[in-house]
Amino acid sequence: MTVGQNIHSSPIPVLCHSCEARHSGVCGALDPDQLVRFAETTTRHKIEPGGALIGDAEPVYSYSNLLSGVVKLTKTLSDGRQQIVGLQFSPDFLGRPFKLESAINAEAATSVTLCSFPRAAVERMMKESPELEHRLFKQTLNELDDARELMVTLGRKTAPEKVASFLLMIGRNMHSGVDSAERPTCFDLPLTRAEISDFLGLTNETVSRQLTRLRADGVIRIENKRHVTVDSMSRLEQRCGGRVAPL
Amino acid sequence: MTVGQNIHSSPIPVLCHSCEARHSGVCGALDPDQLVRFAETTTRHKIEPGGALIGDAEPVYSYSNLLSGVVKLTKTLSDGRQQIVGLQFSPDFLGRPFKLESAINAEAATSVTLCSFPRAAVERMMKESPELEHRLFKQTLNELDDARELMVTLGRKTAPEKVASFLLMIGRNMHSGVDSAERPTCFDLPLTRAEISDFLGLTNETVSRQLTRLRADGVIRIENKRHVTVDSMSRLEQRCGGRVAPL
DNA sequence: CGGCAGCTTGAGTCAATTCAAGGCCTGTGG
DNA sequence: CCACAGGCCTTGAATTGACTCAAGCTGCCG
Repeated sequence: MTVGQNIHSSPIPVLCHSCEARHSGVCGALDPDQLVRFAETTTRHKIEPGGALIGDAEPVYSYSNLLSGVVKLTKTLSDGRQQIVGLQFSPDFLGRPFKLESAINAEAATSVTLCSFPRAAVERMMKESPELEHRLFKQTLNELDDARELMVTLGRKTAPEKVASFLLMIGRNMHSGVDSAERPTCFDLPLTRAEISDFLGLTNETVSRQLTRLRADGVIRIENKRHVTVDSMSRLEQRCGGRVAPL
Repeated sequence: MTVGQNIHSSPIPVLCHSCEARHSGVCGALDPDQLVRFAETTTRHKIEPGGALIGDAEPVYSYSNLLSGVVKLTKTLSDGRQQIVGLQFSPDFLGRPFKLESAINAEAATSVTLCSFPRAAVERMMKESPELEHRLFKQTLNELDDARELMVTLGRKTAPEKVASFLLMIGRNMHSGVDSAERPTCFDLPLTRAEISDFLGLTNETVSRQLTRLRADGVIRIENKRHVTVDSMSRLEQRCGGRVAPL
């Protein structure tokens, strides 16, 4: 999976031209000149489901933009119990700045494409461009919000509510058009039942039973185990446990 | 503890001189001149346990340095179920930058002292000093690490493991001297049993039972319901569920 | 074709909850 | 000074939601 023809003269690197993350991801923080220098160090990768992104011996993956696919971040206890502590979608930035040891593992949940860069290049660029650091900061704040939302789900919701909340979250992240609360939404689950259970702190059997129940109740339809259609998102929302009431 | 000795042309504000957060907190990012301007807008507050920090109608609390005490961050479902999604200790910075609506409530768990500043002052200072934003970024990354650690606890640990993990975390955050794994550590619990249960996703009865069990097993001693002594931290650690295995 | 991984479903079990009662402090008012 | 009320905490007994164990289904791949 090599790409990197080094392009020194053109205003904007060819690869970046058509890049999904050119404007929306962290690269949007860079001006053309910075982008050119930065792009010299980047490489594209494709990773199949189950492939490790970090935790293995490949330091080039240290930092990446996620261009497509879903990445799961996991933590594991020594007896094998596992918890998914985050899911990342494009155009998220992958990697933990300012720390060599990541205490989490990152793994491709679906087939994934990355634009990767060496740690040093990112950290140099971050010193140079406060705007880049600013974007990373904002993403981190969003991840923290997501993490805390998931904590409520893990600590205080019932199994039916957990599964409904998961579907709602996935539906919102994988939507490919307008999302009206009343228009049908459909998507492919990026995770297996076992992975969903690691996300929600349940067992795969319980996840399966709850999905069956939602299907029986007419809240969702499922084809081929993975493809889900939600006719009414608001009906699904009702099953997520009462919304948080600020104040 | 001399206050008047090293007076520069831009004297450091008197209040900041003896401030616990002068160097360790976010204020450490500011040079004396910046600090002087910044300090003009700050006010100190003392808040008793149970007092709300945000979520109420007092915008002056929007951002603060936590100088002493413990603050709990909570989320609540509409039927009253509550989850503590974070605990903050001095010299943490309180507040969610770049967002007017915080989806979480912050409340004093113990008696708390704050150094507060208006939102606008912080955001102005942040534009001016990338170092300030950098420190906030780093704290946020640490909070994210903590949040993900807690997710494992919430999703995958048993009640005994949860309570042991909580004690370990508190012990490490409230330690007031050297912490050897084998030397006795003691501290006051900053939370009631009910609050601990909201932190761990349990009921107060279960928390109480597990504390009783740890006491009966000689892992901890408890005086006055709140004061805990851990003779051997490593023994407590053994009850936290296997440590995460990176890779 | 067999083997395997992922998924579903059922039956029985158990950890944590709910419900209930009582003890221990602390502050308050007679 | 004591009596009393209200938090907070502990403990017991009964209940239950999710888990474990087990069996069978499906689709895919060699």
